[in-house]
Amino acid sequence: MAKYSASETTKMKMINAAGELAAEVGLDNVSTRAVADRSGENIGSIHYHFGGKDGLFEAVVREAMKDYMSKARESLMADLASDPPDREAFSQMIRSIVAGEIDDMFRSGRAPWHSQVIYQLLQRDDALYELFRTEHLDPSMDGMYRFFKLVDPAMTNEDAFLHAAVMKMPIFAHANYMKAMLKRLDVAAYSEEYLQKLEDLLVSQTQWALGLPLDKPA
Amino acid sequence: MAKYSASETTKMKMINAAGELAAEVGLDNVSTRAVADRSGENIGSIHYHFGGKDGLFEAVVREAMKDYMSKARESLMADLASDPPDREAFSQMIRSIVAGEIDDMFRSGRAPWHSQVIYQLLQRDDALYELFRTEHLDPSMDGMYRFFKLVDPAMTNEDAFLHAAVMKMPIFAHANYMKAMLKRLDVAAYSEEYLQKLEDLLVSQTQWALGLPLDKPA
DNA sequence: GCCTAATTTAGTAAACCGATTAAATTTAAA
DNA sequence: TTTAAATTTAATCGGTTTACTAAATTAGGC
Repeated sequence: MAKYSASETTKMKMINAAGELAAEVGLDNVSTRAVADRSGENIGSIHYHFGGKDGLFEAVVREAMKDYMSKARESLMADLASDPPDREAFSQMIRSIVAGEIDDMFRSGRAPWHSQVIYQLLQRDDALYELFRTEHLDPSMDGMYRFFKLVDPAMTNEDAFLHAAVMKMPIFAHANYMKAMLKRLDVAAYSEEYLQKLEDLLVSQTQWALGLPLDKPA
Repeated sequence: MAKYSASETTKMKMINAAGELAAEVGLDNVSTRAVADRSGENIGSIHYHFGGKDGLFEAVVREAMKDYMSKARESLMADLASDPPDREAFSQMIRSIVAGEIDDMFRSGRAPWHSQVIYQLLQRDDALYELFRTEHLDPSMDGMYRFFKLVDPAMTNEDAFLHAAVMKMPIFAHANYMKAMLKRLDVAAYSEEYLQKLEDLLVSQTQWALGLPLDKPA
């Protein structure tokens, strides 16, 4: 019954290959053969280790969600803020959320396919989407709602959703459409200066829109 | 040589069916059979009218771009602004761009697959992407660059790209991830009030970020 | 009725699919 | 070093789906 350590790396090679392919051609267009080819492993191993194609892609989604910490971050924000509703602290938390999101996306060393697969899930309506929704999306959005309602108790869920979307979507788009955007900017990767400008713009706009003090001189 | 009027409607039925399917399952996952089934037309007609699958999907992309007027709108903005650089007018143009984009996406009666197909193109790197880039993306972005540089002559291309992305991406995301976002909001469609709030938030944030006067009382 | 554009039908060959199996190999413990 | 379990490999099964074509048929303008 003892597990051999080599099998873990085999599984990870197949998960990464499947994730890369899913990011390239779409989750539905990935065949077990293609995964075997890219990973350098054998087709049979997919069924041996994951029970089949479905099991493999569930593992792919779990891997993509694993290091994606915004859920924890936002819950923490809401909890931290529960004691003293300090306007300056709210501003700082906005920056922390935005900077953390940008870190996750572009500076964490995470494989690009992680985010690209996750955003594919948003357009689905199946077991994989449900997995993502219950394990990540719902908790993350609930955290955002609680946070925004602390900042402005008059805010409805719809308002909170709107502010969250406007604040975060540009980051997601920079990840999801990275290839086209880098080509448009004519660079190989977003420069650190660009990412900093993105962060500053999103943070200051959000702080302003919420009537919070700016945490940096405009 | 007389064209039967029926053939035009046949072509449009197939283009719409192909576009819908592409929005649902991805451009690469659409088979000629599925297009024939959904359109109620025949497989052979695809090759008769479009020369084959590639020709059909080029027609699909051209159809999706056809009513998408932001290119013209933004060029117009830049031209209009060339005479008197009036700060109030700039603010008004920001609103016009944002409102026009939201109109295009959600109030124009355009088929939803138009925008959903276009954003798939951004993740590609083939002839269809090049078609979209040269015919739409490049002219649109050039118009945005010119406009932002009129507002602030010190702005670099990178700055202009950043502001354009932060201003427009939330709109795109609302269209591209509509299914998941509507489910999250628990509504069947974005309400007119929600769209208005989205417009106001994006417009006022952008005006503020560019140091322009707000065109509505905050 | 003629001519041609438009459509339908029936098919083809090829590629690909997920899954399975049994044999070969590797690994870790005894 | 032996042994048994864990893992990997190669080959293949039984289907499905693919884009495309050629021939037969229908429909419309003259």
